[in-house]
Amino acid sequence: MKYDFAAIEKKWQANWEKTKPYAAVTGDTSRPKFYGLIEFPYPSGQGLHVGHPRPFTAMDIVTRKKRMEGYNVLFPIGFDAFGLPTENYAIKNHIHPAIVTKKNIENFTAQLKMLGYGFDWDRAVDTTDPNYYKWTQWIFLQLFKKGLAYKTTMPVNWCTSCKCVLANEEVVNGVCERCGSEVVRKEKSQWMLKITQYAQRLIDDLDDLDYIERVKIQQKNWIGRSTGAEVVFKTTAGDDLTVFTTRCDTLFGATYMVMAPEHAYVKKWQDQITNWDEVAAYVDAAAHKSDFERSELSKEKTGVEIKGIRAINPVTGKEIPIFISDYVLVTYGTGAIMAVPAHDQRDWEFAKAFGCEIVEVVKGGDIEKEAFTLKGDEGVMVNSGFLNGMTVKEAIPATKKWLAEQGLGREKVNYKLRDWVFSRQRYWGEPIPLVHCDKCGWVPVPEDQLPLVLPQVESYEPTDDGESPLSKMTDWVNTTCPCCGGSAKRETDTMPQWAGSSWYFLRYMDPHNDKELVSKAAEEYWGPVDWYNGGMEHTTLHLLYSRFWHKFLYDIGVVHTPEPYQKRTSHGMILGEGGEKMSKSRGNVVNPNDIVAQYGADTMRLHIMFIGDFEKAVTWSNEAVKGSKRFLDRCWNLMDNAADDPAISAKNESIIHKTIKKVTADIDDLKMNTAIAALMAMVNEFYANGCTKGDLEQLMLLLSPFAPHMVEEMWELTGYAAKYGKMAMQMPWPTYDEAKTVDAHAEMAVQVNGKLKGTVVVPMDSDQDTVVAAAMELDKVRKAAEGMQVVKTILVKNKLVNLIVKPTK
RNA sequence: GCCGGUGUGGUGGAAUGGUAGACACAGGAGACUUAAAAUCUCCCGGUAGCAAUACCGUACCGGUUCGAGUCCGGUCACCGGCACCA
Repeated sequence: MKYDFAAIEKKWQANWEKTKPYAAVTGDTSRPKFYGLIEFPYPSGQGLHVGHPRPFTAMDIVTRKKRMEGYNVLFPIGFDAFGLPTENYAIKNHIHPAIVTKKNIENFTAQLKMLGYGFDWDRAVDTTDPNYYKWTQWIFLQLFKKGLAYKTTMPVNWCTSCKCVLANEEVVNGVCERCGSEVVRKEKSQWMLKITQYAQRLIDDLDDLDYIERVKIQQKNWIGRSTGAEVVFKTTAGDDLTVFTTRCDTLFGATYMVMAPEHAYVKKWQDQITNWDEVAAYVDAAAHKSDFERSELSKEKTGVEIKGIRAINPVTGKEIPIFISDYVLVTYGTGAIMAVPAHDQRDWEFAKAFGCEIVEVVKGGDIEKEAFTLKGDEGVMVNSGFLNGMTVKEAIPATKKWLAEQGLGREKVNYKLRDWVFSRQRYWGEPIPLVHCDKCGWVPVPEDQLPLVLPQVESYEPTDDGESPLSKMTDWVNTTCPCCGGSAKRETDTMPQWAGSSWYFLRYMDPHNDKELVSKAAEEYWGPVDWYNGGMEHTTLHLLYSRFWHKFLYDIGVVHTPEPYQKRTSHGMILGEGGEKMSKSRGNVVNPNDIVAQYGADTMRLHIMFIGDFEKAVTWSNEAVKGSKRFLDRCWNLMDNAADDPAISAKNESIIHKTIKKVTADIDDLKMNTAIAALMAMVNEFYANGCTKGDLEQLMLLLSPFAPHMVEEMWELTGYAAKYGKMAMQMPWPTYDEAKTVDAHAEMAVQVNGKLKGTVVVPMDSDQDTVVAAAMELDKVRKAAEGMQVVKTILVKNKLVNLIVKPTK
């Protein structure tokens, strides 16, 4: 009988649709729970990309195995459907984004079902569903009420094409991450979320999590904690100028100061600055540059000295000049620095350009050539008064102590992380549920009025002044203040796409609850997510944002753990033929539909797992898919040849137990490629040795998570479905007997002086004498040892013997 | 520049410090077939050799070790992330 994958897959998908074997049971305490999560897709118009099935299939395999191991598994799916591509498509084609979204979700759903994933479809969520975003809005209101959401005017990244404010994270190399257009700076009033208040906890709590190391490192780098000191400099203007430095030991070398052009003192000191015109011109020029232009490293340092005002170095007592320059960022530290040109390369370059004094305070470099930036403890302090002779390592605390005693500074920790720009001037997002009243200020929409539904508009285009399309809907905008009843206006900005995805994993636990975001019982049962797999591209954005929201929900008692995800793994990208990123323009995009049509979903699943190391990027090859199909055919064809014996055959017992062990361990490590290789090797043995139905039973169980459709059909055809009254996927996961994974004999390598001379087969656990005796039987060994004496023998049990020989004297 | 990662046959890739190249793809030979496809069996890193065999071989240079793809030091190349963060 031929393996008719199309008919088989159709049959079993219909069966699962009806019998719901993947339904998670909230509150079942008879079994341990397991919550496996994949990043829910953005339902784009292009449909599923070949990149999607990689993480989905891997987690599907993990959760299928967990079910067979007796876990109550939650493996949900949903759609992260707000966002720009849909909105842009809607604008272009004059279709409402909700209709586009509905169509795309239907398409994605069909494709995901086609691949046979064991999702609990009854729990599917859609971030654009008012019943869902009601709770996104609710969380925002709680943040607002706790003072973690605030509105501020700030220079923002402005995409000239999308006409939209972008988060720092959405700007890549100075252009918009989505559309590639130029990003410039623009002053705008924005809603912000105080993620910085959680910076330290976001670092500290990583310690107890089972995240792959590179994710932890990348998150820590992104948060960018650095320890240093704030130092107060007196100025002739009367105001103290405070700076942040990690190198307070170099204070004696601070020969000038620099403020960011946006520093508040620039304006404040206007009357005392004698070259105001020059200063104002520089400030104005800086304001118009995009962040990208400002941060181009290759460019020369620019700046202007603020004449008429000087600062006083607190340790030397010397008056030093103050400059403004755009190499100092207003958003980090205090927006001003003390410049130590001898020991900071940027300061050195600036000092060379502006003729500032360069004073060496740490011995060891050649400050004529470049700054000596050593941070270790070898450097010795010079020209530094009471610090002279100390190492850098000693000088830092000594300086801090001195500053504290003098009241001129204190230890300080700074983070690179900035607050999260939370508003978007777009239509297709969650409305921000706030109302502005002239009397009461910003007032939350009462919670019983949530969801604040996104109104229908005529046009989705942002207005020319960059306001949201909602701002044109005066009927909607004009409302009454929930507080005083007076006239008021609604906030017209919407939330960024990151909002809905920051908490979706909680909604899966209790998706139809219309009273709460998630019930206490459901959250306590399912939380936290046991294993979350996703792309490295979400490490610093989505992952950090959702950890922040979860910590906040923990603080207000909505969830019972401080962290949302216990374990995080990450998959590599799938590259097109030729090793290039898949893209429409390159024409190397692979559509999973085509592969499924030609080879079937089980082959697609198997192949995408077999293709290479899950964590690394791999190149897709249409040619190689055949190998995976061939393997499934070989498994299928075993049904014709298997001896009608329900027992595991003696010939195959050892390989079966070894394979169970290997596949069990490999799935837990996401080493699907070697798990499949082991299954292939076992099937090759079955062909060589012949096999029984008992052997085949074990193969079917092991293969079930990888190729669920084919296995259920085989399970039925071989009579096991009738025998056990269960599908293969509902059977217990096979177990192995350690003793049976061990062979009676070992093939050992024989080396002479470390060179391989051959192999010998000896009984398992043979002692040295036995192995050496067997080794000496080999011609090549005898030849190599001729006229030699064995001075040392190294024996690695069951693996290798190495004879160290020397010429006999 | 900083942080992470990677470098192995024609190709994708395997190898707790212990037989490098498992498992596949492509290629070659054979069986079956009128034929092709499919299937089954065997071969398949390089050089020399009829062969047995010998030597070389995991980016490059060096080290540790009885033994290194694996550990250590240095170099080069590529990929990802961050980037004037004081």
